[in-house]
Amino acid sequence: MTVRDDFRQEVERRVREALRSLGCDAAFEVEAPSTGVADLAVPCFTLAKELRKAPQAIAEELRGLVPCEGPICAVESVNGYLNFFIDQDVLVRETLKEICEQGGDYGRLPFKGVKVNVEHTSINPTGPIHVGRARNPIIGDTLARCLERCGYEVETEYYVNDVGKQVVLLTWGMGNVPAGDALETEKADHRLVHHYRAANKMMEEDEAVRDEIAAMLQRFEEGDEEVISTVREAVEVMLGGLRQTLDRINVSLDRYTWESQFIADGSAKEVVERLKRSPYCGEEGGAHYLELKDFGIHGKNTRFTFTRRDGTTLYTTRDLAYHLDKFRRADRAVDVLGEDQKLGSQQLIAALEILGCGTKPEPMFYSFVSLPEGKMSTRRGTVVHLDDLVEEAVSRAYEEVRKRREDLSEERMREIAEVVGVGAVRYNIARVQPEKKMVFRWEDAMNFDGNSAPFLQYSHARACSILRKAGDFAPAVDESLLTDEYERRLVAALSLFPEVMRECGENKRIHMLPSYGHELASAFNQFYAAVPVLSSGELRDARLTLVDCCRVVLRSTIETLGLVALEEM
RNA sequence: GGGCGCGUGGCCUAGCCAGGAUAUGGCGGCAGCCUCCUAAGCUGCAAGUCAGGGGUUCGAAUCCCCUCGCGCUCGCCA
Repeated sequence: MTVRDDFRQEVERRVREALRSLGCDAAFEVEAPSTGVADLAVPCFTLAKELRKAPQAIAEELRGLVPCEGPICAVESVNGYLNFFIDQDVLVRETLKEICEQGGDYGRLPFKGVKVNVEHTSINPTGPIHVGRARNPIIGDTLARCLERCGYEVETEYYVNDVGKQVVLLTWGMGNVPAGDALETEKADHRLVHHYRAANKMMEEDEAVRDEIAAMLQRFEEGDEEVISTVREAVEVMLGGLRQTLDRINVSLDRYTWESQFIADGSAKEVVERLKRSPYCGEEGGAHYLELKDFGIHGKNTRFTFTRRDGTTLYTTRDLAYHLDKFRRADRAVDVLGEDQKLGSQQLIAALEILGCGTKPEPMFYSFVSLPEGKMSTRRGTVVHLDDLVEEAVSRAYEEVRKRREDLSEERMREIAEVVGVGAVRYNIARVQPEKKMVFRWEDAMNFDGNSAPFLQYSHARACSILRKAGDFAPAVDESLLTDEYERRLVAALSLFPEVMRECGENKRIHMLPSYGHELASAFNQFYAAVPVLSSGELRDARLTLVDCCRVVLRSTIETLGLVALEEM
């Protein structure tokens, strides 16, 4: 329970009591005014009917009935609103005390004992990750970090597609097409995509190749172990390249689950058998489908086909087996998916219901990234690879560091540039709501000013710098020594952290975190510019304590975003 | 055509789920600030039909309906 929670409860209790004394039991809202005219407010308009009085009069009357006690230091009546102000001394004292005691655990919720599986990335292993798909690992990884801070036991997972025509084609290409202009030194994913593209082209142009691939696919479907393991090996190599990219942006998955597993262990077939017994099942020419028009699926085709004519399973059938498997391992399953998966996900959920699965996956969709000139297209070669974006961001960050820090060693400058460049890229993706479409622009993607990762990292480095110069000091929480308006505003920002964290994790709204980080860093930078710390005499220890608390919360914010909190930059 | 999502100053974006007071920030623009803890910073100014229309309500960026624009989707592909 934070000071702010306590304050809100107190406001609710006092208003309820005041209303009761007027013989009114009506419900009321407690809201945080957007304009900052108060810390909390109760609009009295809804009470007007019940009390048969003007809202203004009600607010006036309630004001006289609510005592200023505990965390409530003032109550005002303005335009039909009952405005409440939190006692600044209490806020400063309790917030800083909590941060000093809990350190990096400030804002962390107690362990819930609930397992959440977060499936993210799951990119088809046929080529390097491009910036459109990059939303997936960044959203997924950030969400996982938020959930973890909210007390969940989190496992992240990549569902590897090693089944089907695309990966067969890749495998065929690796065995039958020369690498062409691919360099041995290239990352595996960039090297292998040459084979994939060449194989694609050959298949389109050459009927013999088409037949060869069809035969290979046929053998795969029949469970030919040699083909299956060759494909798996090819995908492993590709995946190695993808993992390097993910590592670089500080994303690591706890688990990789292979799609072929659900064919091999018979669980996909079992799903087929169970679905065939469902009353929603139909058949056409040997292919089986579910009729899902009773499950909220609209459109001209409400059929969801789960076997081919020859009885083999389809992607979504395997995905069903996969989700049943996930629910054996976790209490909740979050799927981070591109918006093109919306219908598929809906069908999946309906089919799981038909299978009697009591828990539903929680899909989280993100919209696609386009280029100013239109859609990204592998075919037209207009994709921007995440590797290139990161490389470019890091090299720009390096120029920035070199410009201002001639004193640092080359190695240190490289380290800082890496962390700043990667951070900028992650931040600029994490800061926008997943469902909003993004247009990729280099200058936005690598933004280092204002609402950006470097802004947060810089504030953190500044705090560290002050603390470094201060040396040893006696930490002291003394609200009577922190009365400057910049100090108070900074503490107010710090006190918001727990509820922001809750919002990010519990409601899966991770884009609130960058926005909060900017608010906190901004409050710190304003404080930094206006309030001296090291030369502040008897206020020094109190201010150093505040700076240290700020350092702690900035760091938690930065790290929950999957970025690195630098001590200098 | 049906379904789903999005539309907020020149550009990007918060607020929408749980309607409430003068709509949040950033970029860019203009004008200032380093004899003081890192100027990747700070201060100020200009800039808005919250896509358009209707409805519900004491009150709508927020809820409902219609229209327009954009994206995704409607495979025995994955």
